[in-house]
This record gives sequence, structure tokens and C-alpha cells, in this order.
Amino acid sequence: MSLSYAMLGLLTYGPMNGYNLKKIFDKSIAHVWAASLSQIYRELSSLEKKGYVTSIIQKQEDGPDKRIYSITDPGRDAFQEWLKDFPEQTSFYQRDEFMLRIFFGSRLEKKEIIKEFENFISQKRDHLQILNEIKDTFNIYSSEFKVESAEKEELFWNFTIKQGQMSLEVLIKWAEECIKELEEYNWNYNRFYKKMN
Amino acid sequence: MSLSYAMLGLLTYGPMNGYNLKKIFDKSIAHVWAASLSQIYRELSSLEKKGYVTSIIQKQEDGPDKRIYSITDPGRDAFQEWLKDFPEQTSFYQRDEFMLRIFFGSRLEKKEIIKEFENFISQKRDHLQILNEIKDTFNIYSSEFKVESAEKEELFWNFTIKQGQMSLEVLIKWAEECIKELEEYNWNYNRFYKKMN
DNA sequence: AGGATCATGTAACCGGTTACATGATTAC
DNA sequence: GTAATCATGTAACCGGTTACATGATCCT
Repeated sequence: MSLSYAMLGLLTYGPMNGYNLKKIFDKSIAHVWAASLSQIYRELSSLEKKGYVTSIIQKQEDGPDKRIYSITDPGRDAFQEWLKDFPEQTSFYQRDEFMLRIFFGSRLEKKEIIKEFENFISQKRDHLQILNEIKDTFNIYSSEFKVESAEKEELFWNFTIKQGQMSLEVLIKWAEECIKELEEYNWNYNRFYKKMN
Repeated sequence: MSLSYAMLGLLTYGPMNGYNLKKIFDKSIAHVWAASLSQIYRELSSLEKKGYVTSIIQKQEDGPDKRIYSITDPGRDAFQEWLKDFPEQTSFYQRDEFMLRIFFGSRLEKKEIIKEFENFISQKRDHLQILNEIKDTFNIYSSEFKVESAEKEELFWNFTIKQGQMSLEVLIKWAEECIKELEEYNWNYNRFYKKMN
């Protein structure tokens, strides 16, 4: 359950409530591990049962009460254990709705597919923008969070950003090459795809 | 449920039994959509209930009986509908155990992380090899499968292979750059990571 | 007045993973 | 003999998604 460790990891930066944890997720590690609010609340209960976190209610004059979670020593230990234990195998097999449709692309019209590739490119450009926004918030976090060394922390955060950027850029390049190849290819579209069984 | 459409898509190439479908999966589209045997059997039952496939038992003298599935006309229509309907949004948010640990890499020893990066690189090279093997089987399939045009079919199959290759190559490049940066970085490892809450 | 944000949860559902069950044939 | 391959399934589990429920404050 990587989610719980991602949460414990963020809680090492300081105590937080669930709602806030979700916001930090979206602005720091969502590009490597995403989480929804309902998942976070469910997992916080589970972590508390395990003794990895404790919570206190913080009353607020303006707005609803907050349940602030803090990581415990067993929680830190569990996190550190998980962190060291890199999976031996990184998965090769993927699941990508877009790529799956490209695999069967011969059954679509050329015009249509090029349109989809263009939309793909435009989305990957948007994603690059989101990554840049995440990167910008790192400066804020490394000063707000309780970290040993902001420079060292940002080194690793930026590794994950860089990975995202390079992957997105190569996908854009790939899609552009596909469009080029498609345009060069002499197309015969069978309006009524043959029934062959 | 993309899995069922991936299955229908493969069944347009000809009738197949579940076991064989799994093998085709692994050697054709597992790099874009993976499937396990138990999932395939479960989904075949479900597709038959919906009327998208029909099955007949084929008796074998050597070895156990086979249940051969064929796609029906409603199945073809459903597949074609799904194929045209590209998702408007491709997901930006990911879930990657390796990257998640890199995010918290400041809590590990330099030596250890470099070792993990090197293992990562070696695995991605293996994955490149798997992709090449998949690509090699395309020649066999495009002659065995009932396809309108082998050349056209392979065009798209190769698009998905190319995407995998380019993505893997950039990941290798990324990891190599990370190692370089780490080696240059003046490291202070806190053996006993400070408790800061 | 109405939508966004703050804030915390529960319940159902869905699909992917793992384990279990069975048994024949083939290759080393 | 034993491991791999052929062949078909069921059941439990696990974690991510979506919908539902409630209600205050803040901004336009």
C-alpha cells in the first residue's frame, strides 16, 4: 500500500489534517502518486489504528473543526523500512486507453486519428504546464516544511519533475512523428470494415 | 472497461480460446494493456452474456477441450463504437512506486540510491528487449491474422512499439543524469533522521 | 443569490491481483 | 521424476473511483 507510505512521508514534514494533506498531494507528489480525498480519509483512519499516526481535534472559530494528524515513531520506522525496500521489478506492462486505441488505429479514418494525435499533443503540453506549477511550489514547501536541508530535498523533488518533463516531451515528439508518418502513408480506408470470421 | 474491448479487438483477427488469447495479449498489446488469465476467463463469460461473443467447444484428442470464442456482429459494433470514442482527457496523474521513493530520496544513503538507479536502468534495458521481441512477432501475426492489409496493421502496431522504445530510452537517459547529479552533489547523510514534529 | 473553498467522512462499486483447484501431455 | 505447457475456471482480497451526506464561511 504505497498510498499510506506517501502519506506518512508527507507527514514527516509536519502535522496535517486530511484536507490539507490532499492539497499537498496535488501540489507535490500527484505526478508520481495521486490520491483522492475519500482515499486519504479512509487511509488516515487505518494508519491511526496501526499506531502510525495520532490525531487531535483543533477547534476553529471560523470554519469547521480540524483533525490534525501527526506521525508517530513507529510510523517513522515503518516509512523508513518501506523507503529502503525498492521493488526488485519495476513493471513493464502498462494500461493506457489512448495507446490501446492506437493499436487498433487501422480501423479508423486517417483524418480522425490525426485529430486524436493533435489532441494528445495539446494535452501533454498542458501536463508540462502542470509540472511547472508543481515545481514552482517546491520553493514554498522547502521553506514551510520542516526539512533537514532544503537544497537536498529539492534535488530529489526535481528529479521526479525532470522525469515527468522528459517523458512528456518524448511523447509529444513521438506523436508528431506519428502524424508525419500517417500523412505520408497512402491510405485506403474501408468504410465498411470487413467481417472476416 | 478497456479490457473487454482489447479482447474484442483481438477477436476481430479470428476466433480464439482464452488460453490462446492470453498468449496473444502478451506478445502483442501487453505493453499498452496487460491482462491476466483469470481476468480473461472472467471477461469472456461476461462478453458472452452480453452477446458480443459466442463459444463452441472444440474437442482435442491430445490435451483438454478448448472453448473457442468468436466475435459477433453486435460485438464488432460495440468495439467500433469504443474505438472511435477516444477519452477527452488523458490522465496526468500517475502511480509509480519507484518515483515515489525517489521523491523521498533525501532520506537514503547516496550509495544506496545510485544502486537503485542502476538497477532501474538495467531493468529498462530489459524492457527494451521485450519490446523488440514483441515487434518481431508482428511479422508472424500479420500473416497469421485475418487482416485487411498487413502493412497498414503493422504501421499502428509499430507506433505503439515506438512509443514504448522512446519512453524507455528517455527514462534511461534521465536515470543516468540523476546518477551524475548525485555524484557531483556534496552529500551529508543523517544516519539518524531527525524527528522534527 | 450562488459558487468556490474549507472540512470530514461513509458506502457501493469496479476492476486488477493472488490464491486455489484440477488434470493431462510434453520436454529435459 | 519433474518442470513446463496446455487448458479452464472460481473466490477472496485489495485499492482506486464515484456518489452521497452535511454544513459553514468566503468571494463575486
